[in-house]
Amino acid sequence: MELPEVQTIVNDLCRTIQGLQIKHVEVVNPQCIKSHSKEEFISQIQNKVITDIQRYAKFIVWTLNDGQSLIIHLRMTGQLYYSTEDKTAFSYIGLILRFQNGGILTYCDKLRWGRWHLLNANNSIDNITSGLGPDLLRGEITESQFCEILAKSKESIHSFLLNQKHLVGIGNIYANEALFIAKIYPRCRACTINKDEKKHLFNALNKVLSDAIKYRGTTFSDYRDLFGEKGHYQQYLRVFKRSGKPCLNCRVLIQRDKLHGRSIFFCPNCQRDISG
DNA sequence: ACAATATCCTGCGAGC
DNA sequence: TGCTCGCAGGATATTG
Repeated sequence: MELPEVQTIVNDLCRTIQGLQIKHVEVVNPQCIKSHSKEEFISQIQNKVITDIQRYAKFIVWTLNDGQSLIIHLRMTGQLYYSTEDKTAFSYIGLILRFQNGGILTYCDKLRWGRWHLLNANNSIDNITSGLGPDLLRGEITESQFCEILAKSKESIHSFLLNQKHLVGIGNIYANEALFIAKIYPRCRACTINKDEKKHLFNALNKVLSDAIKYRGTTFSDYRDLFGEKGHYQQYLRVFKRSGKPCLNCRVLIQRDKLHGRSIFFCPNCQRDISG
């Protein structure tokens, strides 16, 4: 789950549960709460009102009316469902929140990698998000700043984009897609990319992320929006999971390879390895 | 500074 | 058919 999927969920959460009071909390799997015991967590958030909901990087941040912040990271397979019907039959339930209007928020997570943290008013959000880079879609980095940080890094451009210290929100899907649009070979060192390619990549990242939000994210297996619906961006993907299929530009077959333990997808013709 | 690896988990599909 | 293996959109810690 990457920035567009998290943003889609946050947008829907704002429309459905912002301003509501949490009337009942059921912790099915205490493992998902990292900051408190099950009992502490329940007593801390019960009867609180959710006054604000934001996205920071890939984190979902709720502000409660007592000044505490509830921070949720969905990682790979975390899901939030809002409904007025009981969803206790769902698999892999982590916790269930019931609101004063009858709404129910059910959190499920197949891999149990997702995390919930509760921070009190004295504990800054920075405790969780420290060391994270700027957010492209919030306008926190300009094109020239982007070019500067690329010039300083010897990392491969693919792992640079996935590294949340440099830039937040990009995951493997959108890294591969943006590199294809910008015609950059994923193994290129960031510092070897020329000015035009860097500008092209900056624009491609912005385009891919904002298009993916427009289509409510990409669903390959587990991602669902707040109402259980799949995203639609998977039908617009250019290279990701298209290995063996023809490149949309030149018909040469898309190649799949492994880099730092992650899959890379690229066109060997359009994305040439210029470094040799 | 960067690469490689392990780890938290489970289900699914490919290939034998 | 039934098994084993590798794979998955993320983040972090450790070791080299």
